Amino acid sequence: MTTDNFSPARTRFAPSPTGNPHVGNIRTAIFAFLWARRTGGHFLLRIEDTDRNRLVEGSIEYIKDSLRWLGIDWDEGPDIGGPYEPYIQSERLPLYKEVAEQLIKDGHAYYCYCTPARLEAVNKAKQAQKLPSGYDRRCRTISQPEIDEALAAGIKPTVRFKVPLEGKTVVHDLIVKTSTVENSTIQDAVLIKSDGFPTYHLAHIVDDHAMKITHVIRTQEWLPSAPLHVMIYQALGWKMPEMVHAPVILNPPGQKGKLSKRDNAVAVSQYRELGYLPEALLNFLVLLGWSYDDKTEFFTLAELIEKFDIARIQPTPARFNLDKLDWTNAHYINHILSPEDFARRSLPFLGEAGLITPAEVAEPGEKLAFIAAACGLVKDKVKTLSEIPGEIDMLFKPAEALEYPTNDLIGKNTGPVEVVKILEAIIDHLEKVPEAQYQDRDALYQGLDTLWQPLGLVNRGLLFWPPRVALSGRTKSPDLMGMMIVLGRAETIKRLELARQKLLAQ
RNA sequence: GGCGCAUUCGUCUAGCGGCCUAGGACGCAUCCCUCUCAAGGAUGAGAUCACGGGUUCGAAUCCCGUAUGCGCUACCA
Repeated sequence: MTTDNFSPARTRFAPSPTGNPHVGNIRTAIFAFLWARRTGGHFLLRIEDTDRNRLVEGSIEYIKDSLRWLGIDWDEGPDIGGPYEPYIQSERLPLYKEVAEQLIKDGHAYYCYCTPARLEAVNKAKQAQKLPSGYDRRCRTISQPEIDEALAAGIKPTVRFKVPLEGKTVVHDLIVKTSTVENSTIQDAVLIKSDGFPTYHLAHIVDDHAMKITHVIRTQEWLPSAPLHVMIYQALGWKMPEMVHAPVILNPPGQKGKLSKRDNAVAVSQYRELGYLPEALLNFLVLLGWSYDDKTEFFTLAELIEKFDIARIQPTPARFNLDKLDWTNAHYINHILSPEDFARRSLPFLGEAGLITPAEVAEPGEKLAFIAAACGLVKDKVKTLSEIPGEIDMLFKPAEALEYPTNDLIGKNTGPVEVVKILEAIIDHLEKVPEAQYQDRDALYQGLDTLWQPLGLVNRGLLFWPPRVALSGRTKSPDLMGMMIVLGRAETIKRLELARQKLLAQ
């Protein structure tokens, strides 16, 4: 519980449905969500589907899945409704039209009959003269005969905002310091496109006002158009919400520009598939551009809700650092996740690798104990869930499937003859060990540990090396005793015997 | 090109005029632990606080300029 008396904020995440959400956008959504929760307010999801050309089927589900996976829920939205529904812009067209007409009536907007071809020509001419590009505002003074002609030619007009030609506009922002812009540098932006759909500039203002949004939290990409938005609010006589322009996320060190999918995973779903935990991704993302103090690195969602503060968001863009994400994820896996939780979350990855069946992924049943034991062997070493199968696949495969160079069995030992003796001693020992001792990792270790000195080895490492390779087929493997227990005594002895045969056959 | 924003170790950051000979974290190096690999523990290298001017008794902290980075410059968001 927080004792601060912030007034309840209404924030929103308003993505356009153009595919799988990008971690940059999602981080902004996280900020908005946390601020709403911190202040005891509301967080809404609104779909901004005004660009009919960029719609991607299924996007709304992708967006909701990404948010839900991260543990972010919303109080109002397209699926659950709310007091200001609908929450999909394409279903709110009359509202935008009404506001646009009001602006025209009040002299703050006008119809524009210019064709795309003409706009392009104007821009090219301006650029050739090294002037700032942009619309020449021709239709502000277009004559009636010209209008009639355009209409007769079948031109569907757009509606443009009539930017004041003089003066300055000031944008106040909670992250970036106040910025001031000469009105003359701002374009007469299109408010309603010729297809009748509004642009972002109009639609988000109409909706934020209608939905009583108190904090417009978005990325700094919007900062240059914020003065335009301020002017539209002024023309409408509406109260401005607080502006919060969060920094963008940059590519990893060495790569220029903002985080791009050219060389990096950018979708939340990709990180899920790569084996990152939602709580780790969230923790990492929130710390990219925000900090609580000079030392806290790990936060639960509840702690974030308690401690998040917009005022502590950095104004500077941060680079996406995969090493730090890996470290964060590893910490969650190694130290925060319970063994049961770890095993449960590993199921899809084991299934993907073909180590268990799809049916077992859904319901492992009796096999769960084995899976949990196997996964438990690598819980403290794995950085991502997707690494698990590659670390423990030998425990799922039959002994005969292990393939490894015979020489690996020897390691630092003096030669095959000596290693055969080691394997025989271990087999002999394991055959006699009482079951209770076999099942007890420490007892099993202590028993085996008595073997190396009688064999004349200079250290215990020489004793443990051959069985490691024999059981795993690798020189790097999970804990030896752990593997023995998971495999069971019979399978263990079988693998040791196979290794012995391999050496003898050499 | 124009407009805007930003600028503390390679990276993420603490710092809001004296506590800073700048603290923490990732990464890196060395050592310890040790049945391999990890994890863990310890230590270390690494930032003249982008640069140049001011303001002030005093500046990483305030102001100005330059440089650099980032963003925008669509009937996309």
